[in-house]
Amino acid sequence: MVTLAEVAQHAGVSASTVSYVLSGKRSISATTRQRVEQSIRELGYHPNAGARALASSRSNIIALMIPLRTDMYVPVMMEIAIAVATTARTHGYDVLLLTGEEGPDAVRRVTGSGLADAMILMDVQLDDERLPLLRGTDQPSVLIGLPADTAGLTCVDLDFKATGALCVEHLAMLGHRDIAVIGEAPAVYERHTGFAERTLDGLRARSQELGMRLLHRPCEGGYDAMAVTLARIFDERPSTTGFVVQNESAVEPLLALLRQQGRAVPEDVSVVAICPDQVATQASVRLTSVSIPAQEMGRHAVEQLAAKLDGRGSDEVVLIAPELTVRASTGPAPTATH
Amino acid sequence: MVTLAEVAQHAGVSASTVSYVLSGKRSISATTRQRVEQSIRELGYHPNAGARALASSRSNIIALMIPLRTDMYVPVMMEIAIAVATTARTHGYDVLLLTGEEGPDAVRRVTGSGLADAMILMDVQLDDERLPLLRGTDQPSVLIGLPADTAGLTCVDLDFKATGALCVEHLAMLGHRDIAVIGEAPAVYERHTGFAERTLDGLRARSQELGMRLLHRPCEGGYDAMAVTLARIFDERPSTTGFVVQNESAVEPLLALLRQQGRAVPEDVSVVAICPDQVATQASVRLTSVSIPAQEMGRHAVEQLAAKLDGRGSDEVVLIAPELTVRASTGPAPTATH
DNA sequence: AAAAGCTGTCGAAGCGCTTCGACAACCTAT
DNA sequence: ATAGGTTGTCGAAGCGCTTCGACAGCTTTT
Repeated sequence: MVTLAEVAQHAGVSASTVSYVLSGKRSISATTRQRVEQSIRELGYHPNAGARALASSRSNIIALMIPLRTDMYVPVMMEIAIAVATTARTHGYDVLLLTGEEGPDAVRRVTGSGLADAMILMDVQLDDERLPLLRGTDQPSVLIGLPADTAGLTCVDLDFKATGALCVEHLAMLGHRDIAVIGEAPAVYERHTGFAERTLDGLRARSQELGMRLLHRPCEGGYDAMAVTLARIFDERPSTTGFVVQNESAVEPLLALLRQQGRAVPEDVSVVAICPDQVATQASVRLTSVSIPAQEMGRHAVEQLAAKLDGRGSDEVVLIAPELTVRASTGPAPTATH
Repeated sequence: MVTLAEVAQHAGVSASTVSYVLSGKRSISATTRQRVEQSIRELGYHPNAGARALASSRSNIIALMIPLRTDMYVPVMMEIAIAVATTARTHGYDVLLLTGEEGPDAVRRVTGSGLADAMILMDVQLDDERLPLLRGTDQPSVLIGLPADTAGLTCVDLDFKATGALCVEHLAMLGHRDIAVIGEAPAVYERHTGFAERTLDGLRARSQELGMRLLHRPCEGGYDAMAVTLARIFDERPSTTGFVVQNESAVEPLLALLRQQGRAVPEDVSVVAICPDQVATQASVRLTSVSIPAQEMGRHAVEQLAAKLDGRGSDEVVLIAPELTVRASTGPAPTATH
């Protein structure tokens, strides 16, 4: 393995000079710089990560905690992870992948060992056990998601409340009055994962304001669960003409069942989905949807951290404004047409 | 930040003694050990990762290179990544997430900088540019996937050739004679990603042996692409009664289109999928499938590496035997029933 | 012409840990 | 009782880097 000292010798300068060429923290004459860079290239030198971390107290690593369970939003998680990794590289950081498995201990371990300079947490519960630890350390962190109390924290998330409102507004504008919400699996609500409840808040508040009737049913993914849920909905409120779906794995079952029951989309019922664009465009009906900007969230989180690590940036909550794209799954409410 | 020296002082021993308590590399009396462990707990000590890496030339980190593109097998990638991360932790390793973006440079960077002790590579091309680099370093690595030349490499993968054969056998046993393969997107074949071609090899070889006729059509995911592909297949070979699907995002479109055309599954046509179990059980028809053992591959890869890093283990190719689970999408060929 | 200020480079200290050799203290075999 | 082992602990060196202070050699100011 090539060391700094070897590069220095090869270039005929001292070790510190090479270090300053690398870091740019002191001015170096053009000729010396070139000579050093040449030596670096010729010898194929890569600075040793451990030594660097030890000497500078900076690992240039960002830790990313992803949820262990894969009961929801797998493609979203993946997209975020990839966006985080690629964005981090452009800022000179690598990404350490931690699963939720260790729980709060992972936070202790990472901050205590100096393994990473900063952390990104996903799958944040409203009252997450990791939050006190984050508040008690001076290591920067960003949450993707929104806990109940955001004081002293930096968060990035889609504005799910506005998302809920937006879905309702779109359906209202089309004349729908009775709408049903196919929610996430019950477990997601029990866990108090913020986004599900916030969406529901938005849906409820706006539908009330607009004088609409709303039915909310959590739903596991898959056909059987969906069949039961759908039957119940039409049983309780046969006049339902609008659906909002917030569960990727319920989308296709819902469409198939509606089709099977002879209810045409969008002529008889309209469906709005809250899902990544990819799902919306690949479904059997091209879905009107509010997209989940996974990449943007991941990128934003890293940029916040990079700013904080540079001494810039501060704590703030960034809620990304939802955007609804009209596709082929929504249309005027049937009663509104005559 | 608490240091080894502070722990040593607190426990009234030397730094090296604390180090040996931690590593277990020399015998320590029970009383001393307990005193040290007590101090560690009281002070909340975590060894500094950088210092440890520098002194021991071991980072206790495994690098995982995942593909940047998300055009296939997203849930599989995710499952592998999670399995790798959790298994790594049980062996005392953390996982560094690298995307394919950097290409071969990532390998150079990681091995050169001592960032990681070992690497796991996914999305391996038949003639991958990273392979020469891996062969030229003494850093252990494992490929998830199979390149053309495996000399000097350790690989883990599903035995896709046997998988292809198994699918054909199952359909043959049910009396099907004309079968169609809905393959991965054309780009996957062009990239020469081994698994797709190996599956095809297995399908072709076994169907020839069994005197069956086989049609192979690559297919992008989604409804439109599937509609075109399916039309072409029934056009060219109307007698087709068996399908093998190797593209998750083609599964649901295929089923929907068949249903729409009045072809009952499994009465008129049978469908065998090659996909994770989760997809097979959540589809609109419970699919007979060969599962992709993502977790097992991830776990196995880490265990191979852990063994190598312990000086045990050696280069070998492990092909996991496919298992076909019969569900509700396959049945006797229609002509075979009378 | 002296003082003051830059610029570019160097030497040395030290980051927190692992690990090697040394050695005291004890135990066992002769 | 002595030589030869064990066992448990310590001190010191050193891993490869960053960074601070020093300073030589300039240029600019007074």
